[in-house]
Amino acid sequence: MSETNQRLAALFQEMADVMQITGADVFKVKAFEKVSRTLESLDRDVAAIGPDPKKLAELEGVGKGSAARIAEFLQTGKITDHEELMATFPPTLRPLLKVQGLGPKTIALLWKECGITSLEDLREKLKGDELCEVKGMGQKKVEALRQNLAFAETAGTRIRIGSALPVAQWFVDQLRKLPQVKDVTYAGSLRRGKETIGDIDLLVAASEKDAGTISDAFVKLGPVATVITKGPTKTSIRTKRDGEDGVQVDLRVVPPASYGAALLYFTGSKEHNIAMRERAIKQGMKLNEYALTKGDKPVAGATEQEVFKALGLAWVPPELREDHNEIELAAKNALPELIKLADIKAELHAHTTASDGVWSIRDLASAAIDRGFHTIAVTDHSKSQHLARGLDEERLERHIEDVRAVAKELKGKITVLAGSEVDILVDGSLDYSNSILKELDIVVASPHASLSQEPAKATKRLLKAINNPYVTIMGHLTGRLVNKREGLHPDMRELIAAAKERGIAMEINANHYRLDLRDTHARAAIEAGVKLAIDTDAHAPVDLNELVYGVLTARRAGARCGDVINCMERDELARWIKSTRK
DNA sequence: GCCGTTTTCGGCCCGACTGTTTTCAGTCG
Repeated sequence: MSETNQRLAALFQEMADVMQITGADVFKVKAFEKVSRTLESLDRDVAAIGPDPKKLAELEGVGKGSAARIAEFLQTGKITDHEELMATFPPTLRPLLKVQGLGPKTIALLWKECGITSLEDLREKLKGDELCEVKGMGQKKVEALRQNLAFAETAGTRIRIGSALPVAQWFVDQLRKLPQVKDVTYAGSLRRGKETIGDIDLLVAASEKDAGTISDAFVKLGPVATVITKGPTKTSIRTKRDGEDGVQVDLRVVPPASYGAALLYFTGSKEHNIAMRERAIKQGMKLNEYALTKGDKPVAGATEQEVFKALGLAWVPPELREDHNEIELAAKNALPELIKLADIKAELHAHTTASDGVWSIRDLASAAIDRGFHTIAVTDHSKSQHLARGLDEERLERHIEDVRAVAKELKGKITVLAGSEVDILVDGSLDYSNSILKELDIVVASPHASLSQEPAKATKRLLKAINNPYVTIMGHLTGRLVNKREGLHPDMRELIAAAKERGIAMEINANHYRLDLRDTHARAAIEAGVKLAIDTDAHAPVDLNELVYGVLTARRAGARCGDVINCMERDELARWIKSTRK
């Protein structure tokens, strides 16, 4: 996301938060939140649109008022409304919204009645019992606040999909063992394949009378640390903290006849759900988590498919449910046939003991054969990666010979390509000369250092790499690490245009710490007609399992098989690689 | 504040759970 988009999105979100607490019209608050979300998911720099209110108002959810505010920001670097709003508001009050159970109404109350203006004030006041005296606050609420405050202060951000998925799968497996459970799955942002997950949503189909038994069994499972809420059909827990990965898990139990409607509802996104409900209303029906109904007559509910069908829509894959344009496409039966894990037939970015991997060329190739791949590229690090034991020219020459030897041995079983993950140096030149790169079958060019470079420099640097005639794939383009490192913020449009011109591919690095390109970048690449590569960057056998996260990200970007070079048949891929060298 | 296949004004998704209430407000997803 561009820095301007990010700053503007933050300003609008801040205004929305403050207005909530000061008691503004809820719909006005929602409108500001919508503008913030639009800016956040925008695939281009809003500054590039310019300070023309007419053009800005074409953005989703942006009307006259917000367009004028964005234009003001683009010209002056500030928004007058924002400054005025903040002038009367303690800046330390907003973080209270992060405390579970504390909403705008209660925060306003604590502020006005008790003079609380920060988390520190709240913590102090919670030491005694005086808050119980405030209207609407009782002993239980105060106790809940004490617990949730402690959690809000230590809890990290959203957890990475690679941490969440195994936990969710474990709970699903346990619940499936219960005889009362007819069906069970995870839903939420995890099912949509988002790179980070706020909480894990589980959905169970069971008869109404068994709901209590299932909830009871759920809260007794080993990893459960705290029960947040527990009703007959809805239960929330937090798991024990394993490092930073204590996570909230919500369980809903619905009758089998409602399973599809509930799955739809709990998969979200919220925006997709709202759009679906609005569509139902327009067709004279009502949609909730129990069913699609006309009057009081149920129309659909047991499966997602029948709900979509009754609304005149094709089934929308969860990864696309972001209220982007998927409902429009589903209405025209024009949704893309998304890539599947089983479509991947080649791994084009992997490391061996030659640099920082833990397995030999042969073991890597065997693992690729076991996966049913027809091609594997050996791409160890280049010389600047000292810590990763990057290969200097001399070692690379010998390494190429080793790869060729294995390739010869395995001929007929798998194609083994001699490649390199060559460093993109700070100025955009590559870590090997072209005369060396020419020797290789495939070249993945990636940035590893100077990852906080300013955007203009980063763009120039990456452009130079793209335009090297021997580069086949641009690897983990921004160098970001999810929840850990921002990485580069280059002008993605410019890079995508250059990659298109060159005819090379851009990588979705499937490692769940990277997922780089991210979904929005990958979508922009596909829309521009640039081919994607989905690779695991495997250093060890277990890393090949990361492929699922890369495929989920590609699906979120709307990728079909034809957009991804790893789906090509052996000969087609070989021809394509050749075509990148002109 | 935003928006339009009933509308340029009058709507804006819908339900579960909790706590402090005597019928509901606040919060969450």
